[in-house]
Amino acid sequence: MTDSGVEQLFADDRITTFGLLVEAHRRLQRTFDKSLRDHHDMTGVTYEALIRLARTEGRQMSMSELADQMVLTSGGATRLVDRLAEAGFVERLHCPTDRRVLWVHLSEHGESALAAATETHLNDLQEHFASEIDPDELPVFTEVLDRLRRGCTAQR
Amino acid sequence: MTDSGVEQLFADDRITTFGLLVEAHRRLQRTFDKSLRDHHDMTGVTYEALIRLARTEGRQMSMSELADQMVLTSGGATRLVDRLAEAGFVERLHCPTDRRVLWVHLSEHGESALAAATETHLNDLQEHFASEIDPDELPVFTEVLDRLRRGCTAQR
DNA sequence: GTGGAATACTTGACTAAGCAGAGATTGTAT
DNA sequence: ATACAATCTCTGCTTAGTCAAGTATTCCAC
Repeated sequence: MTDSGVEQLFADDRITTFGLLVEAHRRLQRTFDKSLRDHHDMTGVTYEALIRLARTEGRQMSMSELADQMVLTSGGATRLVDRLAEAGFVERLHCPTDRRVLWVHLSEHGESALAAATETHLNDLQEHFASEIDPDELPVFTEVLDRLRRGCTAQR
Repeated sequence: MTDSGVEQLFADDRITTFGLLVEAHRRLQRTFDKSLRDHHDMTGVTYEALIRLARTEGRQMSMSELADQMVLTSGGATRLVDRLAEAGFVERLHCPTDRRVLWVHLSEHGESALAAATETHLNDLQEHFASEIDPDELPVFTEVLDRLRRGCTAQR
């Protein structure tokens, strides 16, 4: 391959666009993480786990469902839930109909911690995220992300 | 706060949309990571560092510039470059005009490894990323991401 | 030109998460 | 009924990255 060949290869727009996605996500996550740590002694990942539980019917889901939603391995989920349980945010409950399964259930304490953190987080989201997106851009932005998400979920 | 109050708080669309961004990024990164590992013994982070160097004038930048672009702490950058240098992908060069500064310079070996990995990565990008985005959606998608990225870069 | 602040990089100690393999349980085909 | 495969969770080991502190160098105000 010639020199200009590699140049062109490296200059591909698809790489650039994906780079934007990566960088935007990392910077936002870093900003939100710092805020949640400073004000609520909670990481962004903890926050995400809690809100996913809070939004689920019965405020609970299995370990593997949590792992899937959070894009973690089963081992990663085990350790995340260890920390959540240690902090008193969740309890592990045995599933009565399948003894392999553990339900991760959001506790009262977890819910109130989440509510407090959400006040902060919504301010951050407004300031650094929502305010940067025009209302007429939002549908496209959301749909593309959802399509990307589902595309990768399928081929698992 | 009433029960329906927390419900509404937790249901906020801004949380949902940001969740899409997070999940899309994680799933794509996981997919690309696996592919790069399997075929090129290289992580997604390694790939990203190399392509950023390849796209830079002189194929080199300082440690702190790399840290900034990759959204790493200085310590994280030190360790990343340790691994890159270990693999022979880059060399650390002393800056002649400022002795605090080290240039991270893409080696020949790094460039050819990058070229090989890029062939794979572009296929993955096409399959899981680019093909999910309509041409007429692309400008909005790109602009929003870039605005988000710059918004968080500013307030540092 | 000197002293103090700022910048650039590294290091030690720690946290988070992946991988691969193991144990327990359930589903399925015969 | 039994065996084999699949599923669910956990564990030991390893890698990647953070944080805070330390050293070296440069910048700046006087």
